[in-house]
Amino acid sequence: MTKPVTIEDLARITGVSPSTVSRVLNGNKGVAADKRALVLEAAEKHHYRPNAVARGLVSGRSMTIGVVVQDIATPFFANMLVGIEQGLDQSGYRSMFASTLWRDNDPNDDHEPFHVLLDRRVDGLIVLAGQASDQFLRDLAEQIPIIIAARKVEGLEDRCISIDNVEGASTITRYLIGLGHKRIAHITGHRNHPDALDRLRGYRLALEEAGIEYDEELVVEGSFHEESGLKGVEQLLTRGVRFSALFAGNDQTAYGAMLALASHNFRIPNDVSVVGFDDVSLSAYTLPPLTTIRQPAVAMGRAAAESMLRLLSGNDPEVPHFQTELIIRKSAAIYH
Amino acid sequence: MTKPVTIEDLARITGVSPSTVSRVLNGNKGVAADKRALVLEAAEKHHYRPNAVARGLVSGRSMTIGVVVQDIATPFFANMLVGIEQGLDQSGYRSMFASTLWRDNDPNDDHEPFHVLLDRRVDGLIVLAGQASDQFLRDLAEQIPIIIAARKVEGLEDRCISIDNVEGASTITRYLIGLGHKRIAHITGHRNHPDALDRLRGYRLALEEAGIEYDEELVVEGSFHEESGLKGVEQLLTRGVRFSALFAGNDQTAYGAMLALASHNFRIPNDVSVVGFDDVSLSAYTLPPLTTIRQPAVAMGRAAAESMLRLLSGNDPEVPHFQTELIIRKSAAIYH
DNA sequence: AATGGGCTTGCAAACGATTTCTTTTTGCGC
DNA sequence: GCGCAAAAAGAAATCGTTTGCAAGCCCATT
Repeated sequence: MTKPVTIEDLARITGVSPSTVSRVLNGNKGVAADKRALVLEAAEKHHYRPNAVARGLVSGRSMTIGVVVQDIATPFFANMLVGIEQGLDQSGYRSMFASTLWRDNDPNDDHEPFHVLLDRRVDGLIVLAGQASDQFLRDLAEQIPIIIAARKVEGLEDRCISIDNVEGASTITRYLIGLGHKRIAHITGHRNHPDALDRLRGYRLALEEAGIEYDEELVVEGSFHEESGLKGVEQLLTRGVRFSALFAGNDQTAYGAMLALASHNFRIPNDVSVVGFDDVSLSAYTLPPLTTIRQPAVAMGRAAAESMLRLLSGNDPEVPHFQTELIIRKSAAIYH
Repeated sequence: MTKPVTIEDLARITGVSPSTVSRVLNGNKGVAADKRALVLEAAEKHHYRPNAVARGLVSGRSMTIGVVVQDIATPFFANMLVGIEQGLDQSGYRSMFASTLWRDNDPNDDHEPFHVLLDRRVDGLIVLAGQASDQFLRDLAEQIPIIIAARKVEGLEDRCISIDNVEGASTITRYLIGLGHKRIAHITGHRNHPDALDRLRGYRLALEEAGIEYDEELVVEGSFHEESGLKGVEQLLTRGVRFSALFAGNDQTAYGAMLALASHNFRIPNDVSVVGFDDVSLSAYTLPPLTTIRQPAVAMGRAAAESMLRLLSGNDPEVPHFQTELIIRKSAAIYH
């Protein structure tokens, strides 16, 4: 493990002072051309790379922005991360992720990932959804530039990038109704998940508009994971309720639901229509391809990064507004 | 943006020297009980958090280990990342990811993510697959503790965590043969991707064992992505070759392939059997659920992290060996 | 009473950069 | 050839910690 070469080493080698080396390396003017060349050559030759830690200590900027995410393995979040990396590219900033680890036993303090990042003196924080309280996030915003994605926090509206979940849900429910469906089941996300709540609200809104009575027998609680779609359908089936269409809380839930439906010999979409929410990239490849609401994850991630950069350069974050879009594929059909 | 409280602040507040504060905070012995209590109380009261940057500079350890990954959004890699986070949990170490950004135009130097991490003085490096050259990785290993996952590097065998791709591929091909299939198509990964090469080798090996002649008309090049499975099948179909089974280079390729097959009215597995490789979590939820080879991504990620911790504490990394496992679901059936 | 050995504690030197302040050198006009 | 401003280069302070070293104190031993 060879020690990295320092600015001091370069100074010794070239016979100038560390200050001069630093000036050359930072492109500062006021250095004679010959010494500049000398230093540059030595740096090149010895593969000098500035120590970001030392640099960070004196400048107070780590050139890294922290990202708090609940679950990297969820396609939707993974795509947002990709977007963030894209948005940061070429900016000199880099992202560092910290996730809320689901060590189930341990009554884990869910501020831990924030502290990990804060301790490392990240220059800004991007928070993806998550279950930290609004108040906590507001307090955080006093200490450090913050952008929140896929979530809305009261009092921090100008820092939040999110879509309108009730609008998306009502749109897709309306689409189902337009196809002639009247008995539409819904598998939600967790009871107290804000997105889940909004989507349920959108579902009810569309029903109401169409004069269809809300039947709570048709809705079951899920968790936004595949297996909750599977269980949801089983539950619906054992309840014995009839339904011709199913609005799954998100795409993953829809996958599980489709599997359960198929294993009970329902054909999709002939016997029952299934729709999701998110438009994860895989949804174009399911059998049948899933009709869903697109939430532009990559673009949102990129926007979050760009807003952060603006914030860091002292400007207004100018968070853009994202629209959801109905993506019609093959999993929903006319009711007959 | 209030300035964080420093050790110096605590020293001033409590009336002791910074050294003493430091000693208390680090649990060093040789500090009088009363001062210890005093300092602790003040630290608590003012929410003191040590500056990891400063600490890193003097100690030479950043307590973060860098992870280089090509694409976070690939389910397989995402799961490995989850495993890494799990393995690092409670160790005090934290991971920082850097991915090779696919800015397509730019002739991007693919050592960039390594430098980003190295500059920030990570204490170790975990490399997930990737296209950096073996030689580059060997050189790197001289400078910094390194663990390589999902890849084999000559000369660094004791640092590599990977599965035997040829064994997995031959196992699943043998399974197909055992079901009576003789004309088995294969959609590979990129031409020069080592895993793709090994899987192709395993496929040919099983064929040879069974006395089935290798027919290059039956294999097309893919890219390990969904859409390459789709295109692969189209290609096979326009070639007009007959096949009763298809071994997709990985699960994602299989998804695309199944979609293409279905849209040409082939029933899976009745008309053609499809199998994949990886056993990504979604594969249990496709229609039909995918028969595949399991590569234990999360466990491998965790193992990588654990080996890294061992390495950092001066021990032998003891990289474990992982076995692939044939997961039989519903996408392959007996040939008739 | 003087010596010595534990304990505590503080001072000061790192760590590797950046940056302010000084000093030295250079160039130019007269 | 002198003086003076401007340019170039070096010295030193700084960022927030950790840590080796020395100093101080108290008490016991002889």
